[in-house]
Amino acid sequence: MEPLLVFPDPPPPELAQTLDLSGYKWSAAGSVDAANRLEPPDGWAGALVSADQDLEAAWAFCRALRKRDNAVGPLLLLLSGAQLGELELRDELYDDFCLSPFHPRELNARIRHLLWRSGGTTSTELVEYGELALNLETYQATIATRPLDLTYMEYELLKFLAQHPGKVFTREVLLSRVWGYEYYGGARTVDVHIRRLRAKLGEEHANLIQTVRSVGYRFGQSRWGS
Amino acid sequence: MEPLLVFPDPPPPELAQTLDLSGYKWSAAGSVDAANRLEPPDGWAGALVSADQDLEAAWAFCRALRKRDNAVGPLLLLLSGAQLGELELRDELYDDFCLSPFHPRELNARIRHLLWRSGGTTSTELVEYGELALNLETYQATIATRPLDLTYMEYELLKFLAQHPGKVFTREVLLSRVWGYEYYGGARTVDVHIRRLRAKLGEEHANLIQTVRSVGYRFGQSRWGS
DNA sequence: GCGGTCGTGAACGCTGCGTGAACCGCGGCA
DNA sequence: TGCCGCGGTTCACGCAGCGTTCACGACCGC
Repeated sequence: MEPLLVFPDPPPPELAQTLDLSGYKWSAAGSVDAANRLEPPDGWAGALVSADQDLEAAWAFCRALRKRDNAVGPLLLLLSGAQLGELELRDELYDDFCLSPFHPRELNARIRHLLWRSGGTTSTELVEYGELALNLETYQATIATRPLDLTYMEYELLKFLAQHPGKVFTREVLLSRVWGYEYYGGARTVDVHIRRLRAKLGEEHANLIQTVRSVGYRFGQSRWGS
Repeated sequence: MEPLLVFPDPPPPELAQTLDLSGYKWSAAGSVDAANRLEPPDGWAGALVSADQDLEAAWAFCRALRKRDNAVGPLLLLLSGAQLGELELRDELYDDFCLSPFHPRELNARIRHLLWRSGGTTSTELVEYGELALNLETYQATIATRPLDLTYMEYELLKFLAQHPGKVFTREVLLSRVWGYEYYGGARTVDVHIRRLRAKLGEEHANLIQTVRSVGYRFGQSRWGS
């Protein structure tokens, strides 16, 4: 069994104790660099991120893990009840969460369930919408079976939009959630990437990305029709 | 949004209350037969199974749901801490679980996360009044299933009015609440937007916005009748 | 009939977005 | 080490759409 990746370093003592008592192998890392250095040949079985002490650092760590080349499989988040509201709009950053202080058996059950589920689903993760398909593992994109040659930022932007079809995002939200929370730059940067995406999607599918004037951009149609 | 399936019938009062407060549509069923009979055309969005009262009955219900022809998507299990050990070897019967008694926000977060992962469509924020519907996430509006093509200011104004049906607002209040507190402009600007809204609503629904002479405008019917 | 209020049509001016192009940091390569 | 291409960012320009304003006329209440 591959070991679990635990954040931060050192982790909360009750977390370490519970993992040891349950017989899990694990390594703690305080940064993604450390996680890369410590990574075993077969990769991590999953990640446990404790947000009790520093919520923003935990989010940054999750985001970085999700953006890695070989993404860590399931990601379990530990947080206090007071942080529950912060889960809003972060659904893509974690697979499951557990309230802290936790019942050891609950944590154990959640870890076991996550590992079981990840073992069963080895299928490649796809994001599909109409004739568009994004392969999250190979970083390839196709539109109507025609391959799209996207740059990194174009791919990330399109992926984020396609994962939330119909929803409108302001430029500021896109900058913070695609580029990163610490990013500070002109909002018009988004426009340029949208333009290039539309160009590469081709005239036929350029309308997949719609402009909502004075608000932002929206991907695809809502279920209410055009 | 399709409704949630809840077991048993009647469900625990705190569960029903939490679902109602969060705005979820749901139906309770005490058996799979009942669930089949109550099933909406588009199927269930997911299932909530409370195991507090009868664990074996809950397992049987889960198993039956998983064996159905069109399997119910995500399945959330509610159980007490004393039942944690019973989760062993039942991983295939549920997608997530929540300890009872639960924190309403935790249950809410788990439901939202399950629905997001299964369909990608979170519980959309809607403003509805009669045949009018506003989707706050997609910035789209429909009247009697016909899409309305509204500009930004028209949308904001209609949203504000529809959020307070029956209430009369003066032009000054509308300017400060919709346009912004620091806005300083002619009050007749409101009139023009009201006119355009009425035109786009169509002759049939133009009376949704009523003029209260010497006072302002009101959306929808007053509780005092015409 | 008069003053006040609101609907209507149209015109003006600004804002927001698309577009083309330049800039700049970075990595590959000779 | 210097050159070159690529990708991300920024800027300036222009246009269309949208918000705002005004004038006029209809309507209503006192």
